[in-house]
Amino acid sequence: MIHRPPPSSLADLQARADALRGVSLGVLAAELGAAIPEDARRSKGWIGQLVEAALGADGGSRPEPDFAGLGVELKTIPVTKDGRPRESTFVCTAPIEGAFEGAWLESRVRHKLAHVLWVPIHGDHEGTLELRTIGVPKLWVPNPEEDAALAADWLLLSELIAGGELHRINARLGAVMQLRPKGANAADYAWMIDDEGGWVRAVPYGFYLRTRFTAKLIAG
DNA sequence: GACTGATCATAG
DNA sequence: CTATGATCAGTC
Repeated sequence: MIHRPPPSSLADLQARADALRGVSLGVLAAELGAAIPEDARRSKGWIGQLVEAALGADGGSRPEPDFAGLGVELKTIPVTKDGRPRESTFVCTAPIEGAFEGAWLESRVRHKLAHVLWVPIHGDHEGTLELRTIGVPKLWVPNPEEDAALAADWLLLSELIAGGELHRINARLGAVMQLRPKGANAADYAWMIDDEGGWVRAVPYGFYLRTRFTAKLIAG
């Protein structure tokens, strides 16, 4: 697949993203010489990687922003025909091995979300991948209210992990952000000692943004 | 429709 | 193996 060179500036990135509005994934894949997967269920990350290639994301699978030079993270987000997100959005994994990250300002979550390019993907998930289309991309920087909401959830959830209170972790916690399993499958776990001194299974967790939060971000 | 727990693919 | 990219599938 052809991978375009990285954008030279924020304006360049914005312009390239805007140029993708309304383009179908079939057309985009053809332009980049990418093969379209037969089975959408087995191609969960394909759309994200296609858009990365189209926009020249250079972060690769390293723990850096997708557009390293610009400090911008790219997120594709599946939306319904009225533009509402279908799914929550994965942010990053949560360090389960005791390593408390320190302050919110230094956290991986905040670094990931400092500057995000949201690219909505429209389309029926029963249909084929190539008929889905790209919506209106939006560059986002958290405003003070959004940052405060994220910080509050991050503190709540991080303290549960740091305190070994794994049995209290579930996806219901957090107003705008939650912790959910992020492993290969249910067999993906480690054993560790929790706050009560007993051995417990520790599945890998990830931070996810709730649908109702991302809905506000990509609207208007 | 929203939500939760589980799962799939690829790169380095 | 760990990071990246997320969506699936069943239930509420």
